[in-house]
Amino acid sequence: MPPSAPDSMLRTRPIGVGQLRAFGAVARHLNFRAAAEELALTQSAVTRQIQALEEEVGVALFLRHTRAVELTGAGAQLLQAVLPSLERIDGAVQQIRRSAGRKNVAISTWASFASMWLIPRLEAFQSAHPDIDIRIDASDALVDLETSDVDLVLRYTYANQVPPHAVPLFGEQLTPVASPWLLKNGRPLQRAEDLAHYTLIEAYEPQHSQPMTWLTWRHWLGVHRQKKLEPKRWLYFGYAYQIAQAALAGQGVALTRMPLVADSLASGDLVEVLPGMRLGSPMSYWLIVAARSSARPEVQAFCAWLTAQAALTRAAIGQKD
Amino acid sequence: MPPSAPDSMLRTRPIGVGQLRAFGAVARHLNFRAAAEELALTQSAVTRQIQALEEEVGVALFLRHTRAVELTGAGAQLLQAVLPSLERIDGAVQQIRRSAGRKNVAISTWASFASMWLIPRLEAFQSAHPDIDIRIDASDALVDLETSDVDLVLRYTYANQVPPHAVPLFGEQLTPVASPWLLKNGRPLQRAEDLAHYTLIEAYEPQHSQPMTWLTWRHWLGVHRQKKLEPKRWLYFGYAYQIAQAALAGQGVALTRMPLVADSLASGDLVEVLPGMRLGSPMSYWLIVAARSSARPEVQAFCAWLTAQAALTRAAIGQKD
DNA sequence: GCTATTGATTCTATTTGCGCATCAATCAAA
DNA sequence: TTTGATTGATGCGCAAATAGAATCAATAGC
Repeated sequence: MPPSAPDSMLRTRPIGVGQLRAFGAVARHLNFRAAAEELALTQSAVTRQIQALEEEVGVALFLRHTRAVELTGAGAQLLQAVLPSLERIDGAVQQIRRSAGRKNVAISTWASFASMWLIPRLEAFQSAHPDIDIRIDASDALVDLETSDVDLVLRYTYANQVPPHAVPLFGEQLTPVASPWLLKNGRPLQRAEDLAHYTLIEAYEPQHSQPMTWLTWRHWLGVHRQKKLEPKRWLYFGYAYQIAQAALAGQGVALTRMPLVADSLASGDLVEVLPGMRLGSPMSYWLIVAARSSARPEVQAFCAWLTAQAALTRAAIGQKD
Repeated sequence: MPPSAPDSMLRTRPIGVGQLRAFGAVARHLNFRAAAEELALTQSAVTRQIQALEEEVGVALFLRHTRAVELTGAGAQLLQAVLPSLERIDGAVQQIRRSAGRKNVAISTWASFASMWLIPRLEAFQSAHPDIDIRIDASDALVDLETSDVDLVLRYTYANQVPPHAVPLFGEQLTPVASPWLLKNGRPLQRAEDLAHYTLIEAYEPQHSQPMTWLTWRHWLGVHRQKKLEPKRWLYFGYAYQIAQAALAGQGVALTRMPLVADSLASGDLVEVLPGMRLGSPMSYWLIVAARSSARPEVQAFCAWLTAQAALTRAAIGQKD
């Protein structure tokens, strides 16, 4: 007997997994023998699994006709919960099995940073460490480092809201950029007021709870005494990388975050149109390592590489270390 | 040994029985003894469950420190898949257990029909059959009667696309309606061309793949030789019940489906503004009963009541049986 | 260094799960 | 009608997985 059996309240013993597997197989085949074959068992065993399950649930799950099996309503209801759940668990197990032995690093960040900064640099790390697999979860949801399955998180946050043990990557300045082609074929653009002849591109990022006004053209124009300026046209995008794409395509002048466009500026695909008018931002970029992962050599290697890359970016955009 | 053991390919034996439960409990408590207590087992047993699971997966799931247990990356990964899955399964089982013995009928239909026709009538059925629980899945997605958990489906479809064994409820006519208040205080509305002085309300239902032109004012106006008519204003809504609400509020003249507004017409809350100009529709309303459910008395009772209600609606809107 | 806490281990008893053989029900064809 | 084939249920016995009790090992705190 169990050591402490608090069966005083009706303790619903959890369902056995073997039974669920049998149930899933039978429900899919609607045939006990076929299900048994799939499970590498005998028909007898499957019959008893289903019986036990029905016993525990208290309802018939199948209607057995002489040569046909049919789901009951309860059976259909259970099937809807069981099939995807088992698939998900098996999928997770397989993934763990596959990556067993392989070194790997799982990173959580957000879409724009992944596509504009991280992924373009990743190739170099991959070829330097071909034995390390990298997995990137690019989602805008903040993850909990304790219970999620990522090893490190790249966040974009206020300097005074940084979680403990976070490593700074770089700060942020905002600067207007455009494709050189646009500038060559357009009106002169020497002073802030010249922007009135151009299409201005900016982001609305509704996914953030707090409005981030310093990202807006209106804020930039206000600081540079152009509060009333009306551009030729406004162009809005939901994500930072869409802004950059639009600027690269010559669709207008974008107000961009320097760390994210450092590469395009270095290559000349984009140019700062008013280099003297950069604007600071209260946000900066941070790296946080999960405590459980910080001892693993591959995680350390990746972090070292990442901070080195960050230093390069800082240098490229003129931030001092 | 299993009768046919096709272990030739690497047959990853599915994860074992209590192991997942043990894993979930330990991961939640981060403590083997506490987990054992929750599972009504001894600590010894839990230790072995986890060991067996780690053996099968091939990776350590926990880091055991002297008086602390920590998830590894793989452990966190597995946890993310296991916890919600087990919860979902247990939830389904509990729901089945709860409704065991209770008679119940599960209905799938779409939002507008549920709120405008079904739900207002349901009260009567509930009081006549207090022992029968009704569950309504009001979603616009078509469900598969075989594998879903509903007993009957109410569909709105072309007469020539009706699935076998479907029972007709009623056909459909379209008619302009408005609140009597609006007509009393507005311009006279005797002929189709008088609609030019009113706001016209109609639905755009983008969720349907095929355009349903016969639901539009343009179609109705075309049939009644008013192709060029421009109303005072257009008002669009996404759902049929929003149209009806707007009409009830006196915001304009709505082109509505008679079966859905039969109640409002009967009560006088809405009136047909041009009763002679009803328009037919290629769609009609059908009831389909899941084969597995058709024998249950409560399902039969509900179907009988439903078809009787449909007959009343047919009579109210002047459709012959 | 002592003690309390916690997970791992060993040994034994039990439970569980499975296969085999067979039965019962039913449908199809002779 | 009879006979054979198919399908799920059942009785029985064995083997393996599982649980419990006691004990060991490691370590953090005092």
